[in-house]
Amino acid sequence: MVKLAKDFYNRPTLDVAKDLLGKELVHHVGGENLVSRIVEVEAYIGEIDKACHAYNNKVTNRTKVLYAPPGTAYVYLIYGMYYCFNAVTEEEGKAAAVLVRGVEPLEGIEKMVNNRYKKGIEEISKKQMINLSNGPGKLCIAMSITKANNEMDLCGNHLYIKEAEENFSFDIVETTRINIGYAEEAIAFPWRYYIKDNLYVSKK
DNA sequence: ACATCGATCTAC
DNA sequence: TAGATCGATGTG
Repeated sequence: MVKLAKDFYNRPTLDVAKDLLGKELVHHVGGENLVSRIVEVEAYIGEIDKACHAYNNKVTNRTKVLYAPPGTAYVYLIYGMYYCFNAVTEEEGKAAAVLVRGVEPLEGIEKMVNNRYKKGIEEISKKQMINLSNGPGKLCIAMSITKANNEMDLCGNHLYIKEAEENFSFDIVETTRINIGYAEEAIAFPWRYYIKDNLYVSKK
């Protein structure tokens, strides 16, 4: 098992975003590992990006974690109901992060299904299996990621990202980000990346 | 204090 | 396609 170290996150955010595709997100919770493959991400860079919560070097209670050392978790509440999970990137003091928007379940699937549907794996449809984690809010429910994980060190033992156990190749699609209609010129930035043809991508 | 608004999801 | 739902944020 090769856990991603601080160096991995301490690089240009667009590179980190692309390189996170195919990596495995692990949450050790309740005595078991929930593991999923990252298949869709978006980059947010405070300095130049009106879609970033820390645009214009804004520092608030919510955004201060974006300035934390690389490899820190940024989890925030969206629409009053859902959490979104990000990995903080670049050197400490520079506000940037990668939002994980879609993951493919690998281990602890029974638990993830229960987290989402309060049902067993045999009781759900094929469609529900895909809806398990093909979106930023959905994957947080499946993986039991909440505000309690905010500011957590992703180089620790509880919540982390590791290299894929088996190498496989894939094509990366690069496109614009979702639901940032307020962000003016940043709407056009092609900072969304996903694994081509993967079922757990939130939207084509 | 108070009004506004989401890096979303589900159900109608 | 509309509605849920509420913390974070900005304004007065």
